[in-house]
Amino acid sequence: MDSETRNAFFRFFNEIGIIAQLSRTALETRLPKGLTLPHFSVVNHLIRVKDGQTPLALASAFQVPKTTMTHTLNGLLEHGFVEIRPNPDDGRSKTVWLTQTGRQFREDAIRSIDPDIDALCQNVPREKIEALVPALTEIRTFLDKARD
Amino acid sequence: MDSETRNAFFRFFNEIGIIAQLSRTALETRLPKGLTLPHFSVVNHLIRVKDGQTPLALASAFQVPKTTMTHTLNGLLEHGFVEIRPNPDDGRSKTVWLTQTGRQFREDAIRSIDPDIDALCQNVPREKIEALVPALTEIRTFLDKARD
DNA sequence: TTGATTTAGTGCGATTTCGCACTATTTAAT
DNA sequence: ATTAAATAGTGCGAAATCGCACTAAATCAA
Repeated sequence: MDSETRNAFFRFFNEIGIIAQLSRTALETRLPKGLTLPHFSVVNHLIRVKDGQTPLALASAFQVPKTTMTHTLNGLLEHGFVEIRPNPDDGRSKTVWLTQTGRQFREDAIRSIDPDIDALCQNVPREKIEALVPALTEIRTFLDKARD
Repeated sequence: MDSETRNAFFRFFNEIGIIAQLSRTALETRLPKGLTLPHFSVVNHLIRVKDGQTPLALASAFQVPKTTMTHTLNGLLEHGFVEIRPNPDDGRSKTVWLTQTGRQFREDAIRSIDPDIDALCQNVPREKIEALVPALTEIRTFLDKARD
Protein backbone atom coordinates (compact mmCIF):
# COMPACT_ATOMS: atom_id res chain seq x y z
CA MET A 1 0.00 0.00 0.00
CA ASP A 2 1.67 3.19 -1.14
CA SER A 3 1.50 6.14 1.14
CA GLU A 4 -0.36 8.39 -1.29
CA THR A 5 -3.24 5.95 -1.45
CA ARG A 6 -3.25 5.68 2.30
CA ASN A 7 -3.26 9.45 2.62
CA ALA A 8 -6.18 9.74 0.24
CA PHE A 9 -8.22 7.50 2.52
CA PHE A 10 -7.02 9.33 5.60
CA ARG A 11 -8.04 12.65 4.13
CA PHE A 12 -11.44 11.27 3.31
CA PHE A 13 -12.09 9.87 6.77
CA ASN A 14 -10.71 13.00 8.33
CA GLU A 15 -13.22 15.17 6.48
CA ILE A 16 -15.98 12.76 7.40
CA GLY A 17 -15.04 12.92 11.06
CA ILE A 18 -14.93 16.69 11.15
CA ILE A 19 -18.22 17.08 9.31
CA ALA A 20 -19.87 14.64 11.71
CA GLN A 21 -18.55 16.64 14.62
CA LEU A 22 -19.44 20.07 13.27
CA SER A 23 -22.89 19.09 12.09
CA ARG A 24 -23.63 17.46 15.40
CA THR A 25 -22.61 20.56 17.31
CA ALA A 26 -24.57 22.77 14.93
CA LEU A 27 -27.72 20.75 15.53
CA GLU A 28 -27.29 20.53 19.28
CA THR A 29 -26.99 24.28 19.71
CA ARG A 30 -30.55 24.47 18.34
CA LEU A 31 -31.98 21.84 20.66
CA PRO A 32 -33.29 22.51 24.17
CA LYS A 33 -30.53 22.09 26.69
CA GLY A 34 -29.91 18.50 27.71
CA LEU A 35 -31.04 17.06 24.39
CA THR A 36 -28.55 15.67 21.95
CA LEU A 37 -28.28 14.53 18.36
CA PRO A 38 -29.10 10.92 19.29
CA HIS A 39 -32.29 12.08 21.02
CA PHE A 40 -33.40 13.96 17.97
CA SER A 41 -32.30 11.24 15.56
CA VAL A 42 -34.24 8.54 17.33
CA VAL A 43 -37.44 10.58 17.52
CA ASN A 44 -37.04 11.54 13.90
CA HIS A 45 -36.45 7.94 12.92
CA LEU A 46 -39.55 6.80 14.80
CA ILE A 47 -41.60 9.28 12.81
CA ARG A 48 -40.01 8.67 9.42
CA VAL A 49 -39.95 4.93 9.63
CA LYS A 50 -42.51 3.80 12.20
CA ASP A 51 -42.78 3.72 15.95
CA GLY A 52 -43.26 0.57 17.96
CA GLN A 53 -39.78 -0.65 17.09
CA THR A 54 -37.66 -2.50 19.61
CA PRO A 55 -34.64 -0.89 21.28
CA LEU A 56 -32.39 -3.38 19.53
CA ALA A 57 -33.79 -2.49 16.14
CA LEU A 58 -33.05 1.15 16.91
CA ALA A 59 -29.55 0.35 18.09
CA SER A 60 -28.82 -1.46 14.88
CA ALA A 61 -30.41 1.25 12.73
CA PHE A 62 -27.97 3.73 14.25
CA GLN A 63 -25.09 1.31 14.53
CA VAL A 64 -24.58 1.91 18.21
CA PRO A 65 -24.19 -0.65 21.01
CA LYS A 66 -27.40 -1.56 22.74
CA THR A 67 -26.23 -0.06 26.02
CA THR A 68 -25.91 3.26 24.27
CA MET A 69 -29.45 2.97 22.96
CA THR A 70 -30.74 2.11 26.43
CA HIS A 71 -29.16 5.30 27.68
CA THR A 72 -30.62 7.39 24.88
CA LEU A 73 -34.08 5.91 25.37
CA ASN A 74 -33.92 6.65 29.09
CA GLY A 75 -33.29 10.27 28.23
CA LEU A 76 -36.29 10.29 25.89
CA LEU A 77 -38.41 8.64 28.59
CA GLU A 78 -37.43 11.26 31.16
CA HIS A 79 -38.48 13.96 28.74
CA GLY A 80 -41.74 12.16 28.08
CA PHE A 81 -40.97 11.91 24.37
CA VAL A 82 -41.53 8.17 24.16
CA GLU A 83 -43.41 5.43 25.95
CA ILE A 84 -42.06 1.95 26.33
CA ARG A 85 -44.40 -1.00 26.23
CA PRO A 86 -43.79 -4.73 26.34
CA ASN A 87 -43.33 -6.48 23.05
CA PRO A 88 -46.35 -8.76 22.65
CA ASP A 89 -44.34 -11.04 20.38
CA ASP A 90 -41.36 -11.48 22.68
CA GLY A 91 -41.31 -11.31 26.43
CA ARG A 92 -37.64 -10.30 26.57
CA SER A 93 -38.23 -7.32 24.40
CA LYS A 94 -39.89 -3.92 24.42
CA THR A 95 -41.38 -1.53 21.95
CA VAL A 96 -40.85 2.21 21.72
CA TRP A 97 -43.74 4.57 20.98
CA LEU A 98 -43.80 8.31 20.40
CA THR A 99 -45.92 10.52 22.60
CA GLN A 100 -47.56 13.74 21.51
CA THR A 101 -44.83 15.60 23.39
CA GLY A 102 -42.23 13.69 21.43
CA ARG A 103 -43.85 14.61 18.14
CA GLN A 104 -44.00 18.22 19.21
CA PHE A 105 -40.32 18.16 20.13
CA ARG A 106 -39.52 16.98 16.65
CA GLU A 107 -41.67 19.68 15.05
CA ASP A 108 -40.00 22.39 17.08
CA ALA A 109 -36.54 21.06 16.46
CA ILE A 110 -37.07 20.95 12.72
CA ARG A 111 -38.46 24.44 12.72
CA SER A 112 -35.38 25.76 14.47
CA ILE A 113 -32.90 23.88 12.28
CA ASP A 114 -34.50 24.72 8.97
CA PRO A 115 -32.82 28.11 8.65
CA ASP A 116 -29.43 26.45 9.04
CA ILE A 117 -30.23 23.90 6.37
CA ASP A 118 -31.41 26.73 4.17
CA ALA A 119 -28.14 28.53 4.64
CA LEU A 120 -26.19 25.40 3.82
CA CYS A 121 -28.44 24.78 0.84
CA GLN A 122 -27.60 28.23 -0.46
CA ASN A 123 -23.91 27.40 -0.46
CA VAL A 124 -24.07 23.74 -1.35
CA PRO A 125 -27.11 22.94 -3.44
CA ARG A 126 -29.22 19.94 -2.68
CA GLU A 127 -28.23 18.26 -5.93
CA LYS A 128 -24.61 18.27 -4.90
CA ILE A 129 -25.48 16.70 -1.57
CA GLU A 130 -27.67 14.07 -3.19
CA ALA A 131 -24.92 13.23 -5.62
CA LEU A 132 -22.69 12.27 -2.71
CA VAL A 133 -25.08 10.00 -0.91
CA PRO A 134 -24.87 6.87 -3.07
CA ALA A 135 -21.08 6.65 -2.73
CA LEU A 136 -21.32 7.29 0.99
CA THR A 137 -23.93 4.59 1.33
CA GLU A 138 -21.67 2.22 -0.53
CA ILE A 139 -18.80 2.97 1.83
CA ARG A 140 -20.99 2.73 4.88
CA THR A 141 -22.32 -0.61 3.71
CA PHE A 142 -18.82 -1.93 3.20
CA LEU A 143 -17.67 -0.77 6.63
CA ASP A 144 -20.74 -2.31 8.15
CA LYS A 145 -20.10 -5.67 6.50
CA ALA A 146 -16.42 -5.58 7.36
CA ARG A 147 -17.25 -5.27 11.02
CA ASP A 148 -16.74 -8.63 12.72
CA MET B 1 -38.11 24.45 3.23
CA ASP B 2 -39.84 21.46 1.74
CA SER B 3 -39.50 18.21 3.53
CA GLU B 4 -37.85 16.34 0.67
CA THR B 5 -34.98 18.79 0.65
CA ARG B 6 -34.68 18.50 4.40
CA ASN B 7 -34.66 14.73 4.16
CA ALA B 8 -31.94 14.83 1.55
CA PHE B 9 -29.72 16.70 3.98
CA PHE B 10 -30.70 14.44 6.84
CA ARG B 11 -29.82 11.37 4.82
CA PHE B 12 -26.48 12.89 3.97
CA PHE B 13 -25.58 13.77 7.54
CA ASN B 14 -26.84 10.44 8.73
CA GLU B 15 -24.49 8.57 6.39
CA ILE B 16 -21.67 10.84 7.46
CA GLY B 17 -22.33 10.14 11.11
CA ILE B 18 -22.46 6.40 10.68
CA ILE B 19 -19.31 6.30 8.56
CA ALA B 20 -17.49 8.37 11.15
CA GLN B 21 -18.60 5.98 13.84
CA LEU B 22 -17.84 2.77 11.95
CA SER B 23 -14.46 3.93 10.68
CA ARG B 24 -13.50 5.04 14.14
CA THR B 25 -14.39 1.69 15.64
CA ALA B 26 -12.62 -0.12 12.81
CA LEU B 27 -9.44 1.80 13.47
CA GLU B 28 -9.58 1.45 17.22
CA THR B 29 -9.87 -2.32 17.14
CA ARG B 30 -6.43 -2.29 15.49
CA LEU B 31 -4.81 -0.01 18.05
CA PRO B 32 -3.26 -1.20 21.31
CA LYS B 33 -5.83 -1.15 24.07
CA GLY B 34 -6.37 2.23 25.64
CA LEU B 35 -5.46 4.14 22.50
CA THR B 36 -8.10 5.87 20.46
CA LEU B 37 -8.61 7.52 17.11
CA PRO B 38 -7.69 10.96 18.49
CA HIS B 39 -4.39 9.58 19.81
CA PHE B 40 -3.53 8.15 16.44
CA SER B 41 -4.77 11.19 14.54
CA VAL B 42 -2.69 13.61 16.54
CA VAL B 43 0.49 11.57 16.20
CA ASN B 44 -0.17 11.14 12.50
CA HIS B 45 -0.80 14.84 12.11
CA LEU B 46 2.43 15.70 13.90
CA ILE B 47 4.31 13.55 11.44
CA ARG B 48 2.49 14.63 8.30
CA VAL B 49 2.50 18.31 9.04
CA LYS B 50 5.23 19.04 11.56
CA ASP B 51 5.77 18.57 15.24
CA GLY B 52 6.44 21.42 17.66
CA GLN B 53 2.90 22.74 17.23
CA THR B 54 0.97 24.19 20.14
CA PRO B 55 -1.95 22.35 21.76
CA LEU B 56 -4.29 25.07 20.56
CA ALA B 57 -3.13 24.67 16.97
CA LEU B 58 -3.85 20.96 17.25
CA ALA B 59 -7.26 21.58 18.79
CA SER B 60 -8.19 23.84 15.93
CA ALA B 61 -6.78 21.47 13.30
CA PHE B 62 -9.12 18.79 14.61
CA GLN B 63 -11.97 21.14 15.45
CA VAL B 64 -12.21 20.03 19.06
CA PRO B 65 -12.38 22.16 22.21
CA LYS B 66 -9.04 22.81 23.81
CA THR B 67 -9.99 20.85 26.94
CA THR B 68 -10.47 17.82 24.75
CA MET B 69 -7.02 18.30 23.24
CA THR B 70 -5.49 18.63 26.71
CA HIS B 71 -7.01 15.30 27.58
CA THR B 72 -5.78 13.62 24.41
CA LEU B 73 -2.27 15.02 24.86
CA ASN B 74 -2.17 13.76 28.44
CA GLY B 75 -2.89 10.29 27.09
CA LEU B 76 -0.07 10.61 24.58
CA LEU B 77 2.25 11.87 27.32
CA GLU B 78 1.43 8.89 29.54
CA HIS B 79 2.29 6.57 26.70
CA GLY B 80 5.52 8.46 26.08
CA PHE B 81 4.48 9.25 22.51
CA VAL B 82 5.04 12.97 22.81
CA GLU B 83 7.09 15.44 24.83
CA ILE B 84 5.79 18.81 25.80
CA ARG B 85 8.13 21.76 25.99
CA PRO B 86 7.56 25.43 26.68
CA ASN B 87 6.90 27.64 23.71
CA PRO B 88 9.91 29.95 23.45
CA ASP B 89 7.76 32.55 21.70
CA ASP B 90 4.93 32.65 24.23
CA GLY B 91 5.12 31.93 27.93
CA ARG B 92 1.47 30.89 28.15
CA SER B 93 1.90 28.27 25.54
CA LYS B 94 3.56 24.92 24.95
CA THR B 95 4.83 22.89 22.06
CA VAL B 96 4.26 19.22 21.31
CA TRP B 97 7.07 17.01 20.02
CA LEU B 98 7.06 13.41 18.91
CA THR B 99 9.31 10.89 20.62
CA GLN B 100 10.85 7.87 18.96
CA THR B 101 8.25 5.76 20.74
CA GLY B 102 5.52 7.93 19.26
CA ARG B 103 6.90 7.50 15.76
CA GLN B 104 7.10 3.78 16.28
CA PHE B 105 3.48 3.70 17.46
CA ARG B 106 2.44 5.37 14.25
CA GLU B 107 4.46 2.93 12.11
CA ASP B 108 2.92 -0.04 13.86
CA ALA B 109 -0.57 1.36 13.68
CA ILE B 110 -0.31 2.02 9.97
CA ARG B 111 1.05 -1.44 9.37
CA SER B 112 -1.91 -2.98 11.12
CA ILE B 113 -4.51 -0.80 9.41
CA ASP B 114 -3.15 -1.13 5.89
CA PRO B 115 -4.88 -4.45 5.22
CA ASP B 116 -8.21 -2.86 6.09
CA ILE B 117 -7.58 0.04 3.78
CA ASP B 118 -6.59 -2.41 1.11
CA ALA B 119 -9.83 -4.28 1.54
CA LEU B 120 -11.81 -1.07 1.32
CA CYS B 121 -9.79 -0.01 -1.70
CA GLN B 122 -10.73 -3.24 -3.41
CA ASN B 123 -14.40 -2.43 -3.01
CA VAL B 124 -14.30 1.32 -3.37
CA PRO B 125 -11.42 2.44 -5.55
CA ARG B 126 -9.22 5.29 -4.50
CA GLU B 127 -10.43 7.44 -7.38
CA LYS B 128 -13.97 7.25 -6.11
CA ILE B 129 -12.86 8.31 -2.65
CA GLU B 130 -10.77 11.14 -4.01
CA ALA B 131 -13.68 12.35 -6.09
CA LEU B 132 -15.71 12.86 -2.91
CA VAL B 133 -13.17 14.84 -0.98
CA PRO B 134 -13.52 18.26 -2.65
CA ALA B 135 -17.26 18.41 -2.00
CA LEU B 136 -16.78 17.22 1.55
CA THR B 137 -14.13 19.87 2.10
CA GLU B 138 -16.51 22.48 0.78
CA ILE B 139 -19.21 21.37 3.20
CA ARG B 140 -16.79 21.15 6.09
CA THR B 141 -15.55 24.64 5.32
CA PHE B 142 -19.06 26.01 5.27
CA LEU B 143 -19.96 24.35 8.57
CA ASP B 144 -16.79 25.66 10.08
CA LYS B 145 -17.54 29.22 8.97
CA ALA B 146 -21.15 28.99 10.08
CA ARG B 147 -20.03 28.15 13.59
CA ASP B 148 -20.48 31.19 15.81
C1' DT C 1 -39.66 -32.52 28.06
C1' DT C 2 -35.43 -30.90 29.51
C1' DG C 3 -31.14 -28.91 29.20
C1' DA C 4 -27.97 -25.96 26.42
C1' DT C 5 -27.52 -22.00 23.68
C1' DT C 6 -28.85 -17.70 21.95
C1' DT C 7 -30.99 -13.27 22.37
C1' DA C 8 -33.08 -8.60 24.48
C1' DG C 9 -32.31 -5.53 27.69
C1' DT C 10 -29.95 -3.37 31.81
C1' DG C 11 -26.54 -2.17 35.81
C1' DC C 12 -22.10 -0.84 36.47
C1' DG C 13 -17.70 1.12 35.80
C1' DA C 14 -14.07 3.13 32.81
C1' DT C 15 -13.14 6.48 29.45
C1' DT C 16 -14.16 10.38 26.33
C1' DT C 17 -16.01 14.74 25.42
C1' DC C 18 -16.60 19.31 26.63
C1' DG C 19 -18.61 23.60 29.09
C1' DC C 20 -17.34 26.68 32.79
C1' DA C 21 -14.38 28.93 35.64
C1' DC C 22 -9.82 29.85 36.81
C1' DT C 23 -4.51 31.19 36.43
C1' DA C 24 -0.74 32.95 33.93
C1' DT C 25 0.88 35.49 30.22
C1' DT C 26 0.62 38.50 26.29
C1' DT C 27 -1.24 42.34 23.71
C1' DA C 28 -3.59 46.75 23.28
C1' DA C 29 -4.91 51.26 24.77
C1' DT C 30 -4.03 55.51 26.81
C1' DA D 1 4.29 52.63 32.39
C1' DT D 2 -0.15 51.10 33.77
C1' DT D 3 -4.20 49.05 33.21
C1' DA D 4 -7.70 46.55 30.58
C1' DA D 5 -8.70 43.06 27.39
C1' DA D 6 -7.60 38.93 25.02
C1' DT D 7 -5.36 34.43 24.81
C1' DA D 8 -3.16 29.53 26.15
C1' DG D 9 -3.77 26.03 28.96
C1' DT D 10 -5.82 23.32 32.92
C1' DG D 11 -9.00 21.51 36.88
C1' DC D 12 -13.37 20.08 37.64
C1' DG D 13 -17.81 18.26 37.04
C1' DA D 14 -21.60 16.58 34.05
C1' DA D 15 -22.97 13.85 30.44
C1' DA D 16 -22.22 10.43 26.52
C1' DT D 17 -20.28 6.20 24.96
C1' DC D 18 -19.59 1.51 25.44
C1' DG D 19 -17.46 -3.07 27.12
C1' DC D 20 -18.48 -6.61 30.44
C1' DA D 21 -21.24 -9.26 33.15
C1' DC D 22 -25.68 -10.29 34.43
C1' DT D 23 -31.04 -11.67 34.27
C1' DA D 24 -34.95 -13.24 31.89
C1' DA D 25 -37.00 -15.10 28.01
C1' DA D 26 -36.91 -17.60 23.61
C1' DT D 27 -35.04 -21.12 20.62
C1' DC D 28 -32.73 -25.27 19.58
C1' DA D 29 -31.27 -30.15 20.24
C1' DA D 30 -31.87 -34.69 21.71
